Amino acid sequence: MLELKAEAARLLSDATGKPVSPESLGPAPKPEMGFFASRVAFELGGNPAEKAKEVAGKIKSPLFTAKAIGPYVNFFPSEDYSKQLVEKILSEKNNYGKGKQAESVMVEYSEPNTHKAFHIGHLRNTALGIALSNILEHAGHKVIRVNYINDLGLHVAKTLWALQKFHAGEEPPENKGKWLGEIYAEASKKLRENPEGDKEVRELLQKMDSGDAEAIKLMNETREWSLDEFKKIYEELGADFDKWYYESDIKGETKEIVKELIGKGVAKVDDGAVIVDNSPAGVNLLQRSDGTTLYSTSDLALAKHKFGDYDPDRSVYVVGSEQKFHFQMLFETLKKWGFRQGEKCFHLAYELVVLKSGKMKSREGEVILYEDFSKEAKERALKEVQEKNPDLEDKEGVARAVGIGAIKYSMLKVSNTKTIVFDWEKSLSFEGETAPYIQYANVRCHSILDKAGKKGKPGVVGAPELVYELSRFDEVVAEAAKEYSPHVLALYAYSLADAFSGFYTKQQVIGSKDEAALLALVGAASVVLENTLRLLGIEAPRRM
RNA sequence: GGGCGCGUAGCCUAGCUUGGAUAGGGCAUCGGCCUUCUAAGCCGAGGAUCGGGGGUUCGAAUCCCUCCGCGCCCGCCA
Repeated sequence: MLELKAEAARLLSDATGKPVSPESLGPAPKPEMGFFASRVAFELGGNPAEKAKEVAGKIKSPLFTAKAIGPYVNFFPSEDYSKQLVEKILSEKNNYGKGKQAESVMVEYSEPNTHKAFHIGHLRNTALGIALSNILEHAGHKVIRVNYINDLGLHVAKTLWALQKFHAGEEPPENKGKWLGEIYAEASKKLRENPEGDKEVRELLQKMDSGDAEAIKLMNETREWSLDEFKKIYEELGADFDKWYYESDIKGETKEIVKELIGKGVAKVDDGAVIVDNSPAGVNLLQRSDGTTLYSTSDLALAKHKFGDYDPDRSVYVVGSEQKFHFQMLFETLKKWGFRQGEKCFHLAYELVVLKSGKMKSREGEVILYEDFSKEAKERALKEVQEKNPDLEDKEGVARAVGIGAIKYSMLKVSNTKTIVFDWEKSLSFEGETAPYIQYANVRCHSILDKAGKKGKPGVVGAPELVYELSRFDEVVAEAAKEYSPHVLALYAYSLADAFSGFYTKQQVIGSKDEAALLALVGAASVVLENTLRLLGIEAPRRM
């Protein structure tokens, strides 16, 4: 589609003498009215309908024909477009729709804290990060995926305090990471009820800071529990990282960085604390008046490492929107510090996942844990699979694909500026605008292809809605990458599946007179459905 | 006080960057469709003061102003 639009924009510019951009070409109300349309006739003065006719008359291209419909100039792909498109899809397969962007882009995402619960908020983050990375890659970029783990600080001390005080000698349950999250909530509760514990927590924190052997040993051991849990979750979610950064590895450098920034005149001492004055936007606090550094300082150290290790052209941070101010300050400071990437940092800010009762609070234990959510999703999916397809092999595997797909998609389909109010039933629905609907469309493709038992041959076919959706995949990927908006691709996946479902019910493939061409079309549909799901990080089972 | 985001049918949501074709979807409700490739599906019906008001424009969900409601943020939390 990008190719068609580029050509159309060029010809429209020539025909009207006005610059017409490919982006200005919007969709027609339906594919039967053309694959896209220009509104340029409105800008030419005089009667738009007559102008549209005039302009359309001047457009000649082997790729499409232009036709005025009212004041619009609509573009209809050439007679054999469907054949060429299907050929292209079938030959390019996984690479179909691949873009020509060529920067290296670092994407930092997920970022859970050790010793705390991994909840559905982290799921939104992780699902976004996976999809965004894949989309950027398909747009042509080289993508470096990194995770940053906060394994230091007060939350760790609190958890270890409660672990020693209330659970000494206990045999940890199987999921030790989850257990730590529960103990963290317990610690917070106990400390609220009984503030004297604060002193002991601070002592422990002090020990951890000063390198007390026993404290460090406990810290490291329990840290692994959380990391083991995260790794299991990442395996299930298909999250991949080229590099894991840990706060414990970089915290030691923060004081040096503060000194360096003061030396360079970027930071200054103010009220005993160290700040970077980013007026008028605000102030970036780097060091408390007691000499300790903050997480914002660690983020500077982290950036130095990331840029040093990979020298990316751009750096994307997938982090909740409540940290917008923090990232604005971080990016300003990085620029002043002299990193070329400072200009090319982007905070992909997404709104939170909240409960009907309000914000989730790890401290209160008021969270939906990823583990519980995913377990419920897989169980419901398994029940569904058993009901609908009792003879299916590997029901567990299919149930996992369907269940995990459903919960990821429920997070991916909404724009990141929207708060998600968590609802079990909605996020675990398998009907309508959901991952299973999309997966099911692909399963139907395979069902036809398997049954036919032979390869199709690309040919001219009807099915304008399906051909339209297949053709605009490249455009959608480019758009999603440009805007850092995975939901654009998620919604496209639904449109494509919807178009296929419509085709499927209307058009018998096997035994029809156009069988070969239709089989090829179905094969192409499956390729694009699978590409889309793959980029979203959702599995595409062949049967379900 | 300042800044950011959100407000579209009973519920959820797309569209807002770049103003234009009857404001798209989904859930729920009601009515149809399995002797042809999997009904996790398809077709149809009802349901929308696009938060309120004002403005710009031939034309506003979209741009500007203003007000209201909700959420988040604004140097010693992360």
